[in-house]
Amino acid sequence: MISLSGLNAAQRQAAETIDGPLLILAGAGSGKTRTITYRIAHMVDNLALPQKSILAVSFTNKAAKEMRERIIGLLGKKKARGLTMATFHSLGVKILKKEISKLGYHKNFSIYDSADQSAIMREALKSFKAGKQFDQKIIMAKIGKLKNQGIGPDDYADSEYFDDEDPYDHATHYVYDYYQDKLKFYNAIDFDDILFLTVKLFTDFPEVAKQYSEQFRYIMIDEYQDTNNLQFDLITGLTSTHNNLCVVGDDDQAIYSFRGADITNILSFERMFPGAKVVKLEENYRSVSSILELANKVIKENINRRDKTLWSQRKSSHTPLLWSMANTEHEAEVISDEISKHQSNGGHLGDIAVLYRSNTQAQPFEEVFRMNQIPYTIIGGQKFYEKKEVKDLMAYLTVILNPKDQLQLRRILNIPNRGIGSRTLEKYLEKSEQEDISLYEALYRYPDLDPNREKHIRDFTGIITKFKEVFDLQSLPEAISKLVEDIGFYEFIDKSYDSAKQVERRRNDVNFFIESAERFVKYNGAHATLKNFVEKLLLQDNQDTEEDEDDDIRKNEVTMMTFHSSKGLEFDTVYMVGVEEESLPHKNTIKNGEDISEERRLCYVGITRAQQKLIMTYCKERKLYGKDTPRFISRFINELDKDGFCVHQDRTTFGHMTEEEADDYKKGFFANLIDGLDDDSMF
DNA sequence: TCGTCCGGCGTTTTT
DNA sequence: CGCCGGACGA
Repeated sequence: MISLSGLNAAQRQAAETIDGPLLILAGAGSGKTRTITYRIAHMVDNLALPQKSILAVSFTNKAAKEMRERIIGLLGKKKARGLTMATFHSLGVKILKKEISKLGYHKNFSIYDSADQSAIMREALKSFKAGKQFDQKIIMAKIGKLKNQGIGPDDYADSEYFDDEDPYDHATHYVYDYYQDKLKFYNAIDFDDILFLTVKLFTDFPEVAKQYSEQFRYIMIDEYQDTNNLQFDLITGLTSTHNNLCVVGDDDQAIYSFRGADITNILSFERMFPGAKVVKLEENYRSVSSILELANKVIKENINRRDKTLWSQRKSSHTPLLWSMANTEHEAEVISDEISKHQSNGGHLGDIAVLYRSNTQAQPFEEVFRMNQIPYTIIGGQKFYEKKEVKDLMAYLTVILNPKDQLQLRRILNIPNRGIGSRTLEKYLEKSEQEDISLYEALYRYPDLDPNREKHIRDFTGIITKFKEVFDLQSLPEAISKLVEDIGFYEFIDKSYDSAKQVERRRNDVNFFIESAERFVKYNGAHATLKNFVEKLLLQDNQDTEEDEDDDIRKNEVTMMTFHSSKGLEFDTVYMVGVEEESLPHKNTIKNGEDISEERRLCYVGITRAQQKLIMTYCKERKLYGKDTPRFISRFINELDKDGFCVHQDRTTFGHMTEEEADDYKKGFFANLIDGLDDDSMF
């Protein structure tokens, strides 16, 4: 029996409402995960609802994993078995693996990321008359939007989004058609297709939707404010036979509209699901009240929102600070000094985060932190599977699985260089078109198309054939190592980069790739097939490929990341840097005359990450693209009546310090200066 | 086939 | 300022 007495009244009400539509409006730090994990535990343990009938969907594998672990903590492993915790995409893939043949694809489809997408669209645009006049990015964005509306290439011309007068729309139509055709021919689907095709499956085959809906009689959706229209349609399909839908989210933290998230999903939940119950979680267990007061004040400027007021029992003497800095180097130095002070007072660096609007802002901090020997870690940036060498190896694995995948095949045809260049490729592409066979089949059947290249072609197809078998017989990491060796991949890396540092980094990427295969095998045993491995990597499902269990205990490192990446996390001390006009709100949002409320929400997300201390900074001048540009405080802070909410201090002078502090600071400052001179005196 | 040079451009990104 | 993609020449 699970006791719900540890929940507050609102949380408890949310956990006990099981039937019918339910919206849990969970403010930042209000114990959302706690509430939903207790809700599930309650359903299983107290109400004896079958595990198999419960589905919880989140956006990230990390969130899904955390939920699973916490439920196991409540129920134990045995009782938690049979619950489905998925991401939208992993759920889609799971369904498509079983059903995709109904849509005319084969079961071993490849999954394409946005780089692959872009490559095919570029090709499509090239083949379009006067394709040069069009910006591929705009077309790609249009297609992305169409997919998110559930509009396929065939429906486009009749849709409200198609303007017959607009040449761009004609180009888009052509590219969309070409693109989707190619994908099918390659037996590939892109990230959007995972949802698009699942929804199509549900629409074209309502009996399939019915079957899944009957299986999952209780559905929970996390971060509901971030769902897009396709995800909404997917949810509708899954609830086609019942309406036991519980969604959890916070409209004030909706920051992904640029990716197609539609905030109206959460704003009009009751209209979409009549009879819905709404529970607000407003007590915050994270931040001291002064920080929450500032957060509330900032977000109340937005008009179209569900009214909420976060409150906290935690009092503190700290008032959020707003510091003005001279420029980006100064900003980094002052913060670095503060962190050094914290460190020498015995403070833990894992308690500190530096948050910014864009990744480029991390650079000056990196430099200064390195110089002052402050350990740090940067979250975000390039994804592991997006690194070139990893993509190359993944392409090999993909082709071994799905030789129809022309894109991946073309990627590796001449990697490492084996004298099969664009001329030869052209010939084979022509051949494959003539005979209506895949590129791989053309290579395999006609190795002597150009007698000069015959050996190279045979070598290549030989590798693929051989490794189909190798991967069957040997373990995943063994087979990959052998592949790396056989194709001379390390030697290829060595000669591809001049700097030893680059070579080492890339070699390490390859090693890490092999290691992740080892871990994958260790965790998945018999399920550790090549296909599952490639799929997991693509879906960023690193839960057992990356080292685990350091989530609750942070390393002794300062964490740096974007406001976006910080959603859901918390830190004792938060530095929000570059709180400036044209950064937050971002200049493109201002320029386009767009609604800036999402930028304000981003500011709100940043503020609500802080538990004890919040310091916001802005620079009077910032170096942008090599030019010094004057900057001003963000309107989000400047527009407020700041008295009592936030203390404005000018860090370019010592005016904010006591005399003693200023003296200490100057001493340190001049000492640094002299150190600097010593270094420079070498010249 | 492959390497070099030039010009354009520059947010955020859970999959 | 620095990266990436396309053009062009060896």
